[in-house]
Amino acid sequence: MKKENIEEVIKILSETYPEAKCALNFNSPYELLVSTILSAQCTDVRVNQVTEELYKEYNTPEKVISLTEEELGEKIRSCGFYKNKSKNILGATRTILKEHNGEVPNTMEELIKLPGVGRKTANVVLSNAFGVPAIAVDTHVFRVSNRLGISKGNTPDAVEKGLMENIPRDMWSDTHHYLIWHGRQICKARRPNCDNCPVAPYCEFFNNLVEEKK
DNA sequence: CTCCCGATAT
DNA sequence: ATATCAGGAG
Repeated sequence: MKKENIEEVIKILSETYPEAKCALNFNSPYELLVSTILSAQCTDVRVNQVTEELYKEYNTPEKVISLTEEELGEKIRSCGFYKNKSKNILGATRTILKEHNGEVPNTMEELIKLPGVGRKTANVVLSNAFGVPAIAVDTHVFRVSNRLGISKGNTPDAVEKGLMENIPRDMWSDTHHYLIWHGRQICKARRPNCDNCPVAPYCEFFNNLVEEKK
């Protein structure tokens, strides 16, 4: 898609979803890190439900590290992948305590060294906890970017690279949230609601549908 | 590429 | 019944 059209798409999405922001509830970088690890293949609603209870007692590295893998796993069970997530949260917490003086690191390089933390999770933490411009490519951003044609790629890394090239740095974090909101409300995985999509005129996916019907 | 995995929408 | 949900590791 042409750069001027990409800017127009972002403008329309910003007007459509002015309230778009991080959907995960957190009160510290550490809470956001844990919530984001939990959010893999799980709805943010479920994560918030689990963490509201979890963070009452266990909201710091020092407190979480007192739990066994089985104990933590049981508390986060309903988020799915609970054995991996429990092991990763405890592993990441251990590293934060040993190597980072109990503070969540604020660089991509250090974040992705933590177990269970890849580029997507690292970008969420950088953007929402530390105010660093970043575009986390999750399932929604990946799907919506490819459909619209604002950044096409076979992997999240490729889509992230394209988005960073096509979007002004100071719009990265906001755009990331617009794309997620749009993916949830209109450009859904199963039955995208193109009839009510404000950016359909610019969308490659929609325009291809129109072509096929001719 | 496969595996991890429970909850919900369709 | 099955696809999908703020992915990451082996």
